[in-house]
Amino acid sequence: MEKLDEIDLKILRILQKKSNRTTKEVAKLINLTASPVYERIKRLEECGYIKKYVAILDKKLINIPITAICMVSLRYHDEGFIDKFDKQIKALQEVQECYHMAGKVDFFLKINLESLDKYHEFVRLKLSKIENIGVLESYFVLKEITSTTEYYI
Amino acid sequence: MEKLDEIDLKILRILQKKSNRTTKEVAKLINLTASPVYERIKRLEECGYIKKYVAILDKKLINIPITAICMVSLRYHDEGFIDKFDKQIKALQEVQECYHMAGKVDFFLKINLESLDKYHEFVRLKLSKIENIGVLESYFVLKEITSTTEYYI
DNA sequence: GCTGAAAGTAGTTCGAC
DNA sequence: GTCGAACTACTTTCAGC
Repeated sequence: MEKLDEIDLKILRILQKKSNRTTKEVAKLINLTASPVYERIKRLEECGYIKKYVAILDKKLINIPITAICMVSLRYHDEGFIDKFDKQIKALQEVQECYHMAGKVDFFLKINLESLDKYHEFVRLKLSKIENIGVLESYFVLKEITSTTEYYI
Repeated sequence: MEKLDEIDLKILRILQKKSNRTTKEVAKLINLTASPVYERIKRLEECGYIKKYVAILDKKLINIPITAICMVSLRYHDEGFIDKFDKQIKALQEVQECYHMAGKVDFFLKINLESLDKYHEFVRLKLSKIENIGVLESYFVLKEITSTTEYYI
């Protein structure tokens, strides 16, 4: 797929805000008929511009009110250790995001949990069991100012 | 709505992984017919358990390869200043996430951009224009280990 | 690359259990 | 609370432009 034209961008902007729209609705929003919109969306999916469609749940209603951000530095930085850390983190389902960083810490983790007690447990039983962790600093979210999956396009 | 039973949880688990499934498909996955699944999903939406449905785009394909994490501390911490900061951050469309934190920094920001140059511009022209910022520390994502919108339920 | 219509399929409603 | 059928609406295809 070559480049996205303005119509493609409009479709992406619409779908990243609300994906459960009918093709008709999207078509109406951009003054087209259903068929070209249908084909463009399909192309955007096939070419990977749209990775997936997901339902966003309400953290608090499903009883996961605590969000912690955790900064981790490794003691040793060989390739093997980093790959190992990578694999072990991926196995922890409480970890919603994990990034390998450039800067004075190696990793950022975002962790969602039921309670502070569970966080204590999580650190004690899971995180600290991962070998080679040097520094571990925890921060807790007091309030979500913004949190979106949208990109500014 | 009272409590979620195991069937509701199963539906939520399915939809937060992939929301563009037909009611039939979901029904098949949990050994039910379409009607009860349809009604449960509708109830989950109405009661707010499902906040919304969104399309997740591929950052790199849409030309937003840079993710920065920015830690901000304010100089003064009166209610007025915090609210003001809140409002000004919400107006910045490059900011995908912003959390008010407990810990030695006040705010975490996740910012998605086209290039490091744009980040420089962003800090110089937008972020630093917000008054009352004391400390501002930037980190860049080298690699995404995991990044999901799912909760572990 | 779009339109509009036709065909196929899924979403949605509802009476029975 | 679920099933299954009937109805409605959307998705999907395609000939014509």
